[in-house]
Amino acid sequence: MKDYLAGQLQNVLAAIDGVPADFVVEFETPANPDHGDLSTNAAMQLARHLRKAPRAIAEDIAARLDALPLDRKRVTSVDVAGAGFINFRFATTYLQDGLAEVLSAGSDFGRTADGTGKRVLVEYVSANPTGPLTVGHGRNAVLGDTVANLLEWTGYDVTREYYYNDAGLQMRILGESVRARYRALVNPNEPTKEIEGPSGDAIAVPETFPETGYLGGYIEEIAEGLVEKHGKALYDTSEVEVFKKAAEDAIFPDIESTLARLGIRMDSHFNEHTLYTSNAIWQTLDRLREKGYVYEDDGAVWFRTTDLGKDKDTVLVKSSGEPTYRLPDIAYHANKLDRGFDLLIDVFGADHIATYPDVLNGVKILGYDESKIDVIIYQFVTLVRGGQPVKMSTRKATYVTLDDLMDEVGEDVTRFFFMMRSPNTHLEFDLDLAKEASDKNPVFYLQYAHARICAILRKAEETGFEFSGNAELGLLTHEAEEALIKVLLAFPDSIREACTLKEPHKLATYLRDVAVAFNQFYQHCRIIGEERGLATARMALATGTRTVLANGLTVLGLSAPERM
RNA sequence: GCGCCAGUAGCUCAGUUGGAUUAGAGCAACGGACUUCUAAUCCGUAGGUCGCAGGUUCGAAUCCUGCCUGGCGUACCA
Repeated sequence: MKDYLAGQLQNVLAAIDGVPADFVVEFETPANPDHGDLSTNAAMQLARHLRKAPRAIAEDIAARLDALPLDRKRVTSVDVAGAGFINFRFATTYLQDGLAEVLSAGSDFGRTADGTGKRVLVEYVSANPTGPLTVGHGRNAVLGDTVANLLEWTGYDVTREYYYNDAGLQMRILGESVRARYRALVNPNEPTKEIEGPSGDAIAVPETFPETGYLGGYIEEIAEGLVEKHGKALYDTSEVEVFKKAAEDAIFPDIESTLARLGIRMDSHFNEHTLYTSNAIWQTLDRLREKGYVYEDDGAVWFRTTDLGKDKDTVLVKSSGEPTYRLPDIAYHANKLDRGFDLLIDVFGADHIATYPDVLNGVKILGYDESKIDVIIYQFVTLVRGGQPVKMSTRKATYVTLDDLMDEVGEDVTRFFFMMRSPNTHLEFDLDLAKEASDKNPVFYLQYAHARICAILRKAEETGFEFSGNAELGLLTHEAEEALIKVLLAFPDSIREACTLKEPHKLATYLRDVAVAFNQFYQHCRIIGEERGLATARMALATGTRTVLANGLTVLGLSAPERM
């Protein structure tokens, strides 16, 4: 509809002197339904160029549109209102045709072709295997996965990638933590020492335990596994590798199964380590050096980020010879672009806000188009229990794992809560609210509407009404029926908007509107008991609503239950 | 100090990228609606100086400037 009206408006505007050639007509759906179904402020935008009152321009345009004339099967009225808005009202035949399209498209309704032929890589989760996924990772995982879904629905060829590093400092500390626990297990007389515990208190650990070691119970479980397998044979092993490997082998499958519970499956895993074995890291550094952005000082290698608008230069390689994570990050993004993706999406927590520009600058200097990289930054999650925030740290084991959370509130609720808010606001995850399987919990509202429609259709069929696909949709003239159809027809645009903005919560908000419109319709319009034609038409409308809800829930990664 | 995000009803948040005499939902509060397809629903009442102060224009919760408050960052940690 927008396309049709935009075309007609362009025709009209072309005949008016003084309209800039590159003028783009914008439409919006008025908040107040009295103002029509679609509206444009073109006249106001043009007032400056034409040096005329917006209202007069609007009158002129409206008259010319009427004279075309517009297709009465699509648009029933064109009005000028307010300061110069031009409002359009859809014809009922247009709505009926639209509903027919919803029904014929079925489980594909909502898909668009915007991204056809383009490959996009979405990188998310990317937690190093140092422990189970926590609530903190949950928002990242769900945001990334939902954006990936949105991209698929808008036609992109999507690859989901998990980037991790099993070679760095944290993994070494992890391995040392396991070794210390192992030594204590096989030697009852292993000496102990005290380090700072989760709440600042002193706790006893084996003497070889790292000062900043990992305190989670899973470390001991891994150590127990090593005892079963090797007995005491590893007691004097100074190499940390075997312990690290054991930890990784134990932790990664857990991470995968946690993600699987959330409905997340990665297409590929990228190990940072391969950037070292392929020498990509040092090649990247050389290329940056050739461009003149690298210098050495104090034994370290620096990235001249002050030339790029930052107030400090950045270390790329420490004086120990080890790169900081920035250098592999730049090499990794270059690698992704080398793989031929048209678009890269990164999902980062707010703590990366200051560092990702270095990566963008790095790939730009290397000669890549950094506008192909889109970074989603989300603010942190506060878990609230009993009105109190819960502080978390993986290392200190004062975390709530994603599995714990799902055990407590369920997978659908977990997923929904992580994406129901705008990524750039702090997310307050209220456990007490999430746990309630009641009307307080917004995810149930959507699922209930879907289950309710299924129940109605089941019942209607049992009662002898049949909906084969041929309904006389012209009978749907009730205000609540038309309002519902209008909402349904907005679904593809809603997906599109959520996708381009990378803000999945917009779709969640939209689906609530669908459920509201349906419940209002249902309040006024019955199906069973109505005359056969009308009942069949309403079954068609209910079916279309079920389609939109089911498709929407699918995009969000939620189940669409048939009974509740 | 500097950078980024946020500040909207008692609470949690939307607000269509500057639009329409009246800023919206949910929860919480109060009052209504089931002999009829799922009441996990619907309808109504009450609740606001859109953090504060200026500015930009036909028009500002939205853009600009300056303050205030909270979060995150500002590492040869990831």
